[in-house]
Amino acid sequence: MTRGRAAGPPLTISDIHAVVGIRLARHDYRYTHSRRRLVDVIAAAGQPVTLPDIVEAAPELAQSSVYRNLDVLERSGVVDRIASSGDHAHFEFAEPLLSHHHHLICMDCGAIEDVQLDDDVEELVDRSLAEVASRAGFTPRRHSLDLHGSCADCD
Amino acid sequence: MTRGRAAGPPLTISDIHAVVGIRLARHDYRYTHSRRRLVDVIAAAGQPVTLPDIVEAAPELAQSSVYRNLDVLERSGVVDRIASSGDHAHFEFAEPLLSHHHHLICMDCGAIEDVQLDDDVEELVDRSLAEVASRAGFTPRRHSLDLHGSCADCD
DNA sequence: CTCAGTGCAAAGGATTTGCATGCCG
DNA sequence: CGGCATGCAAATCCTTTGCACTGAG
Repeated sequence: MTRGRAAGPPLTISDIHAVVGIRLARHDYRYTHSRRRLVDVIAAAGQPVTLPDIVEAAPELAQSSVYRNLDVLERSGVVDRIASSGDHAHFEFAEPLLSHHHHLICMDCGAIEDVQLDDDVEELVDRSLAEVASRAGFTPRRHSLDLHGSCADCD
Repeated sequence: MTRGRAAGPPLTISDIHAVVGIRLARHDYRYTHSRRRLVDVIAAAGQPVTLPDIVEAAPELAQSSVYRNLDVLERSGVVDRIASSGDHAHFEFAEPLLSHHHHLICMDCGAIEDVQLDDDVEELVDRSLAEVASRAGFTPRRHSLDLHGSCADCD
């Protein structure tokens, strides 16, 4: 399993638009104004965002179109949906737009923060998971490793 | 962070009821007939269950009461809710009623299977997570490590 | 021109809640 | 007895969808 984008200088917003454009085209989707705007908002946030976050940052975007375009972006491999129990789902760029990372999920306020682990930990986890997966006849696609607890604000 | 219940003989249904009773009492909840029945169903399943699974196995339980009681059991630390993107949430016993484990989540059919990892992997992961958590002022409660992919049936 | 994309409003579906009744302690 | 627990139905809330219109290629 790959480690996503190698650590290095963060992608510029132009880089991001370029990659997104390619991925959308590959799936026969157009890179429209609304979709660019949506990508801008996600990039500006720098952390996983919810739908309310997005429409607050860009009120000119219709809620239904945002949901539809998040779906398009997800199908195109541009964003990942992070399922949170209960309220709104969170969305963030998928690898390799974002390097491989994990989440600190606050059980009180629902905030989600990105964190990275050492490569040797990731490798060990991947090997371990690959082993149990093959034992179960399961084809691994990606793993998620989240820490649930209380964030600095809620503690 | 603890590893949950040490590996060993599985708890009997009586053990489970005893533990659940204690935990409910500790939170000033009663261990009623409906709640026992609900615990029986979860125990019998042996894998994470959804609300439809539960009411199918025990049609005499009212859907709303099952939701309410799952909430009570969750607050009491008896069950964990596993958020799956999209459809129904899955529920299973929390530690230490179930030993520490992780999930193989099928992205096609939504099925969730429990798996265990080697202790040395768990320890390394815990240490790593504890480190990034403290760096972020985050108080860890528990971690989840899930593998997303295609199960044997859907592949 | 043509078809994907958009906006609005309404539908869908999982989960929650109000309220009257039942049952545990 | 007194209050928590239950059942039914209606309400909520996030998300999806139908449909007519707009805009990109």
